[in-house]
Amino acid sequence: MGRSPCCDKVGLKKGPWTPEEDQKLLAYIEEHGHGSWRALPAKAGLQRCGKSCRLRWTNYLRPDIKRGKFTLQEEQTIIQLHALLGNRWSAIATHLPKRTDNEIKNYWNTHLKKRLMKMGIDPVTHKPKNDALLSNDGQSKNAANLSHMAQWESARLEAEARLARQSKLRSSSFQNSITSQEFTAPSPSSPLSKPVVGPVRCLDVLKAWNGVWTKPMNEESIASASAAISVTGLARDLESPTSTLGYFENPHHISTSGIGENSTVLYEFVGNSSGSSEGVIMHNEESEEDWKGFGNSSTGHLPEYNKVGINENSISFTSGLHDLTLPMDSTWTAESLRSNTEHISPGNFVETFTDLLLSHSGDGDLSEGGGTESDNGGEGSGSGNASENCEDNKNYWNSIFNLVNNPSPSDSAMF
DNA sequence: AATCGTTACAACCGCGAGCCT
DNA sequence: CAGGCTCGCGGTTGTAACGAT
Repeated sequence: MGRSPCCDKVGLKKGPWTPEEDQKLLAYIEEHGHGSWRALPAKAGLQRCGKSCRLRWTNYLRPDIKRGKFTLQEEQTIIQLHALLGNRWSAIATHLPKRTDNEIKNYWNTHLKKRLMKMGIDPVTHKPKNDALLSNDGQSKNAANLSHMAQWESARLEAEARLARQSKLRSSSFQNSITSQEFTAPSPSSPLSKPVVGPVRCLDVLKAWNGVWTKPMNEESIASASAAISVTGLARDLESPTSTLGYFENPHHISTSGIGENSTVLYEFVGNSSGSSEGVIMHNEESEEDWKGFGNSSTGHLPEYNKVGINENSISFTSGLHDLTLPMDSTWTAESLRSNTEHISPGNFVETFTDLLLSHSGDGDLSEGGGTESDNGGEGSGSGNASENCEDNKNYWNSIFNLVNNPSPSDSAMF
């Protein structure tokens, strides 16, 4: 609602921080935590507004910030996440440990964006610029679906952030009991203050994108009364957000259990042990409110995959926009997924998603150096225009990642 | 050495969401 | 429920550092 006066107040200093100011701010937060940012400057003896103090702390003084050059892997992650999430720097930052959203934003604007533009790629759409001339064919549909995926992931991140805040609130009393010398005093919503318990989590779509199919599906798990499925193939035990190596070794299985200590978004099958189930609800382990809120997210038009049906022979995902039916084989293999999604319209979200997954199932060198341009031979070679469009799409993304990963002398001329 | 242009990054600004009273 | 307050986010600006001429 109303805006705070903040820096409008006269007599408050602006501009670069001096070492003395930094020291004051550090000393105060070390001892008391930041508490109310608005009240902090007066207490700390600073002639700054609270907002300025918060920014200085979160973007510069916080001890858990990694500074310096971005690694190739970080760059790749930023590009991929930006393709999925757009300018949602805070969301991107949650997947880059010890990097601030501001730093990532700056790095994007000064480095990565320019690189993409020099490569003839629109940094906004992540598509070749001349691609804009294409009509409403499969590619544009794929792009739309990609955006769709992004919206899903965005919504999930929002829910995670909310969950983190709630967890933070719940644990605040516990934290207060900890010695005041503890040098954390994090902002409740600062990326690094989020409950990073255990391995840093990877963006689900990103993982899946890189070919993460983690766990064979079996009837037992499906038929269980409360089986939960992570639609995006979430792998909870991944060490690094961008560590995809190794998952390519087993690229042909879809994850059926996204349940982990930090998992937040689950599809829960409320069926009986016979395996028959209808009207399965989307379920969030925290509360359904988060899901309900998705429809009101900033993007405003999230899909509603609100039905998952199961019977003995198949499992189906249904939304207002997309439908997918998969056989209830012992496993969902790349082959079965492909064959069972071919009948779906080219604009189908899941097909695109699957295609992306499958397209990388054989070239697991995307995330690490040494990769070669994938020709997606063998089972990846589909037929028809839709397949060609998908192929172009894959090649485009591969080219981005390979260029970023392998800035060979010839490539570097483009940068 | 001086000037100008470019780059990189810290910091600011304004908006909107959510919380509190 | 309404309105005020706080905070976080994303866009933008300011400026120091660097490089080219």
